[in-house]
Amino acid sequence: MPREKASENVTIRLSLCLKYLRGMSEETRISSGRLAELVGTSGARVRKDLSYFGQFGTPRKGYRVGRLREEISKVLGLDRVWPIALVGVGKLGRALLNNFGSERGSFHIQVGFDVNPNKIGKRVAGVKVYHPYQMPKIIREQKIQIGMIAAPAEAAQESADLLVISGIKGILNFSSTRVVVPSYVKLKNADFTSQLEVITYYIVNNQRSKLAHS
Amino acid sequence: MPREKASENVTIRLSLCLKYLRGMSEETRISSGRLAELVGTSGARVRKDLSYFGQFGTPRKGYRVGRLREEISKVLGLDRVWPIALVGVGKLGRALLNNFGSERGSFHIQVGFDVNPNKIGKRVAGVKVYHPYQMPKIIREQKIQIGMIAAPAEAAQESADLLVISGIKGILNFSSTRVVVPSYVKLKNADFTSQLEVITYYIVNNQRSKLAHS
DNA sequence: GAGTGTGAATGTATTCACAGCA
DNA sequence: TGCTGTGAATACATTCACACTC
Repeated sequence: MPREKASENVTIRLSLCLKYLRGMSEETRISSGRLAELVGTSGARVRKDLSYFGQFGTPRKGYRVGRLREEISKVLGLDRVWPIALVGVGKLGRALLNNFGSERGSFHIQVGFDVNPNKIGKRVAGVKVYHPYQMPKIIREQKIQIGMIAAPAEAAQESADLLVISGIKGILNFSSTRVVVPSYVKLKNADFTSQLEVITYYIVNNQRSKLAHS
Repeated sequence: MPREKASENVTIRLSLCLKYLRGMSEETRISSGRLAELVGTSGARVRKDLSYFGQFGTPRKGYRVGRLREEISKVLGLDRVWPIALVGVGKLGRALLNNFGSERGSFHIQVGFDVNPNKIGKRVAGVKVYHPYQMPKIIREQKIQIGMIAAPAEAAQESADLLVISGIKGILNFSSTRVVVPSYVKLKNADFTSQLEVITYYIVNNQRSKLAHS
């Protein structure tokens, strides 16, 4: 439970720390400085990020890798498997199924939804595809809390609305349109074009980014 | 040319403004407040964002949509087509080809690279696939400035290195690993898992995001 | 002595509020 | 009067620096 509220940036850095910690042996110890080096930030920043959630280190010795891994996992909610609902099983949807279809890691696409009658009732990459009107029922039954929108732009808002009324808590939106959701739903946009536009801006204005990482 | 340096956030908001402006008729005028409403920010923020790059509005009347569209396009470098090199033509790569294979919008995947001998020399979604060792030659010849990494994690750093020595200026990295590049190359990470981890954090700590958008 | 945990200082981004203009 | 453009004020994020612990 955070003492002060931690920003999204904190989350992103911790998630990255975790990624590096996973590649180390349980028993090792690591200092904030060393970890920071891997992640591409400062030791102070790492210590402060962690301090929002507790005191996990021991002076002089650093952090125990195993412990730290556990604690960060708990903070980010990665100490469990999250079933996901995928809306839109086209080319992109299939690529996502490829990534998250099997249950490795904390995320697992559990059902797909698509309006295409050729897909409904079938399995794609092992995942059953339903018509969107079944969303509320299925999502509730299977206690799914996260949705991914991989539908075409025209259908994005509609997909989001359906996910919301199904009781979803978070949405990762891959469509090229922004969608609006109530503030109790956490929304992240993963639109590729927007990300490219940031890159072209930097190229055109040949600014260098402050950090080589990120 | 920015008077002060504008941050990445500015870029992202302008890119979003542009998206909405595209759906309006050239001749219309729009106020910062109205535009802000669509984008999900404040009028003051929009005005300040624009002010980094010039004075495009007229008091009392607002901004001319056509003009504003042009100016933002120029700032973001979207007044041209950017050829892109895709490294890794697997499932994800194909999904990206589907998005950026044809030349609509400002981005167009021009060549693909893959180590799979079955793919080399063939065309996937109309785009020719080469062995990575040909990268420097081809990227230089075709004056490509942006690369996308859709290779598996193990090959991500190697892919980045090759792109860098080929003279690329910006990289969008879809692999699940961070890569390190020199500071004169603009790097954006689009790793799906990281984005999901931010969502789970919010769900677990049921914080609500400040804005419904983003 | 080496490395954590954290208040205080600095730096950056957003918001406020108003002068100036048509 | 309505809306832009922008300095000044505020809020937020990062960095610094040091007291504290093993």
